[in-house]
Amino acid sequence: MRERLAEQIQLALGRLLVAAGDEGAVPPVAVDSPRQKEHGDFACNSAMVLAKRLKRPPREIATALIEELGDADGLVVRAEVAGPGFVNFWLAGERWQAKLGDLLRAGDRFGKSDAGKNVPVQVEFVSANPTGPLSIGHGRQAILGDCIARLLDNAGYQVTREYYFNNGGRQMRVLGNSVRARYLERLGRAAPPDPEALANEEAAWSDEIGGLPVVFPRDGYQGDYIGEIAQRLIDSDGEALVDEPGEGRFREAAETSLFAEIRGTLESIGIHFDVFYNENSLYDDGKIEETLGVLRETGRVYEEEGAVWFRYSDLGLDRDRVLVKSSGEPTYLLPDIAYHRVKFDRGFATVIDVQGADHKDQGPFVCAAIQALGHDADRIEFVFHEFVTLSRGGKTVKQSTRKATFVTIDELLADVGQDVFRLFMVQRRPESHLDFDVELAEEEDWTKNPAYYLQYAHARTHGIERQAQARGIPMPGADDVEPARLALPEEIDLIKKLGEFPEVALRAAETRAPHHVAYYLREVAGLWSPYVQDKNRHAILSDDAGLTAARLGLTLGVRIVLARGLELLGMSAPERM
RNA sequence: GCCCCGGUAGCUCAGUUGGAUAGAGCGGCUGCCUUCUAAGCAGCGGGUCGCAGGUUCAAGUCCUGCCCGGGGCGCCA
Repeated sequence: MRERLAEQIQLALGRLLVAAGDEGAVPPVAVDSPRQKEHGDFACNSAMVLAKRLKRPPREIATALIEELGDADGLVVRAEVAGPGFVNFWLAGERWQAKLGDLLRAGDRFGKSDAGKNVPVQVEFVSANPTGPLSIGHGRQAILGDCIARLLDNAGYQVTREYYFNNGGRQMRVLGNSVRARYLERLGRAAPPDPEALANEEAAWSDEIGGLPVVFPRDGYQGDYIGEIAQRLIDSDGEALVDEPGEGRFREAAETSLFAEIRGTLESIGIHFDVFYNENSLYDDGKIEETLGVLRETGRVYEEEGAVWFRYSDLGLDRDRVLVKSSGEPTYLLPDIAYHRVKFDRGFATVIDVQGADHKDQGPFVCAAIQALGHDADRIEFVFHEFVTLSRGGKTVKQSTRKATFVTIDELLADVGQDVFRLFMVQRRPESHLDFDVELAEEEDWTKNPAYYLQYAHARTHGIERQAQARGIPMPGADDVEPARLALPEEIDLIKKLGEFPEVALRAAETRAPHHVAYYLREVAGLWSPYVQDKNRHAILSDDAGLTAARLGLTLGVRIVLARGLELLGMSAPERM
């Protein structure tokens, strides 16, 4: 409807320009929805845009535009000049009411789009190495990435959800050594380090306590889960691993256990990956070597102090970076570049990397290298999200990664449930800090808990259907609904709001911003719940069969939109609560 | 020191890519209502949109500088 009006305005403006002897191009017409109802259904600012060019006052141009436009091919019932030179348009109520029919006929396809033309897109997210349980920060990323994937899928893209991980490297060795230390400690072969030495980097570290060696690494993983993994090794292998030479066996045990835990956690919040991509495979395939080779061909690779560097300072970045350490081991940067080459080779038109704010600095280095290799780095997109803090009753819950006192997804999920967790994690835009109010999340009153508010609004549509069934009233099909019967202002408002769903979903996909959907659903539920509540003024089930069918049609429309919106957020849409 | 992201109602946050009188939820206050399973409805109060300049017919939105909070600036990932 917006587009059709914009076309008509464009044509009218063209005629006005020609009449004024101006042969230039007609500027793009912006037709937006005013915030205030009194400003009509749509508003256009073209008169103000053209004021300077035509050397006439905007209000005068606006008047001429209304004259020229007429009823815009039957679309407009009323138009007036307002404010500094806006033209406000009112559409006939039937125009809006008719949208309900479209909605009902589309059913659960309503809001789906083919804008993506089936183009393959990859969304990479979480990508945590198996060194510990997933934190709530990972939780935000998991939900954000999954919702972006859902939105893109809804918009007609061919989406691959991918998790990139590394089970080699220094961190994993530290992990293995941490488990090994706990194993030996529990068998009385080693002493745990002095807690103060662990807490304070400056404190003296003793390598021996009470005649036993201290083998725990200084930068080791301190979480309780390390001890639990060690205990399971004791249960299965006894003391057989005491003289195990390296940390390998311990590392493998930790990796297996932690990955199982991570997958379980992801499962519990409804997230499924299409691909788990192991960084090691880039070594096995020779992609690391190959990438280093092509990087050398750019002439920007040099050696210094035994390390291999890439000259980023020539590419507008503030420093050069090491690709291969003097130990001969690549830094994470080289595999990262190789990985992104592979992403393109695999045919993705666009790759979206969802990452935490602590990685913000790294994106440009990957992109610059990819660009230097002749790829189009614009096809790499980053969605960075800020950190999550937990609060309870307005007080922040303290967390520290180092001391392993951070709250895990599993712990939080024990209290709040998947649907609430998901909604709270996508309610904010990614670049905003997220304050997770545990008290509100635990609130069971549906009117207060935002997640239940949405879900109950949906459940109510089923409640009404159950009531209708009890009275022997059939649910109407799309063609049984006479939208003209829905003439109350609150009904028109509701239909208008329902009609916005497709553009909201599409815009959220394009901007990679699922929070728009959350806000939109709140608006729909915020119109619907009071409407249902006020049964005195407009009971849905009445003696008037035609009116009842129309209002049941509206009920079904609300159900479709709420269900589809909740689906985009990965939340369930219960039929009763 | 440099780079990135925030700063909007008491609190947590939206703000349709520059539009009109800046919104929502929670909390506070007043009145009505007693449910198509559920305390909902109407209203009130609440704001120098961090500060100062600039661009524009029009700035919460764009540009510059500063202040505050968070993150980053490793041969860690």
